[in-house]
Amino acid sequence: MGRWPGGTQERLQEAAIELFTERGYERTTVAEIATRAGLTERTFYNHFADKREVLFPGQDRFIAEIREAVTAAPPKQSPLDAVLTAFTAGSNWFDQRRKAAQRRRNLLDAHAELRERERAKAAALGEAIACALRARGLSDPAATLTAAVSVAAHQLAAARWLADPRRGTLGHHLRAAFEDLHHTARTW
Amino acid sequence: MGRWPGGTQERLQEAAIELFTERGYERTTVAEIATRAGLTERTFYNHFADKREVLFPGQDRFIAEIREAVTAAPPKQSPLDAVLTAFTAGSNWFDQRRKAAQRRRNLLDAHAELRERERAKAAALGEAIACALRARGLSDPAATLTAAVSVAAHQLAAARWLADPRRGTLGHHLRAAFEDLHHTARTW
DNA sequence: ACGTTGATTGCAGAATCTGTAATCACTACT
DNA sequence: AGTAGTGATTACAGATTCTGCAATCAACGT
Repeated sequence: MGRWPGGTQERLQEAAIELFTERGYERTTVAEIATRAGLTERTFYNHFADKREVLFPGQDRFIAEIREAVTAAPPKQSPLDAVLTAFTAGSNWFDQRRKAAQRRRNLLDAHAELRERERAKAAALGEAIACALRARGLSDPAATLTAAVSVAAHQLAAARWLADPRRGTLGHHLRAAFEDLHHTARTW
Repeated sequence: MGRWPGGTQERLQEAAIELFTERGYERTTVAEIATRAGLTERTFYNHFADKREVLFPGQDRFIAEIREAVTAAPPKQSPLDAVLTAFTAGSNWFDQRRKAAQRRRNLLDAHAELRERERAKAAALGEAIACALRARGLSDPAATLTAAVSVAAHQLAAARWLADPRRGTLGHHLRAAFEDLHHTARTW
């Protein structure tokens, strides 16, 4: 570890969220983010592949964890239940960061360029889930379709979780969304 | 119409596909595309919002047509059938462009940056379908979930259509994919 | 002939992102 | 203490993407 004050990535993320909120995403330069964090533009790119990535910290690790959790779920569970338990397993982490998640969502909603990245991440999550489901023995096209609806249900649950005035847990909304999914699927 | 040779966008697209295939997406500059098309870099940006968009011609119109077709489908049809008929309606257009679609797919598969844009387009299609389904009276979350699985089924059908050695029509693969969807949904 | 229209072009410039090498602060070893 | 090694940060140059603005060009109508 160097002598520089730790938490470099966190400071860059914090600075980025502040500036994006103040002036908007396009009107903020990477150099400005770095300066507010007490660093240089080049250092920013040492930590994030591009300007958008600063708003998706730990996303790749999250995807990897979901993949492993789906793979490791009890073999007796149905594919959909395996995904639900995988989602629910780490949902506390989000419950403790509701406010930060809300600010992040406002930024994503305000800038199409950021939503594009979010959608790419969602698609990557779907592919990872499909891969894990196949590892459980599920065959295509069931794996692909199940993964797709799972991601859709997750997004639905996340949206309701953020909009919920009663502050229900993400786990609660996940279970509700998957219940809705079962109900809707019966109409197909 | 100006005096310049027509088909400017088509020429730019053709040049872009050629160069992307020859040298790869990243190693091709917009200036090179424009030069091969007999135009200038600035003209490229008069026709396409950014470098990626050149590979997604008419995508916005396609989405708009699907939205209208879903909205206009017979009210007696189930939501899923409405989407299927909307997809099938214009599928001949793709059947006549199989080879071009194949080259395009190879490019998308080879470059993550392009897949990201494709995923954004798919998400936009899903939102448009969800909107159309709500206009048909379907309520959330059914509209959102149905739209998501529809897009997934469409992608599945498109993938099989391109991989099919027997050259079945896209319409055939669409019906098969939606049939798989019905089957899979029963296991949820 | 003349003005209008729409597409194309030239040019300047900001911003993103990369490659390369140097610098810095700390650690470990002698 | 002194010295080499390590990893993070920095400086700098440069290619590329994308935008704004004004000028040019070729048709078309009157």
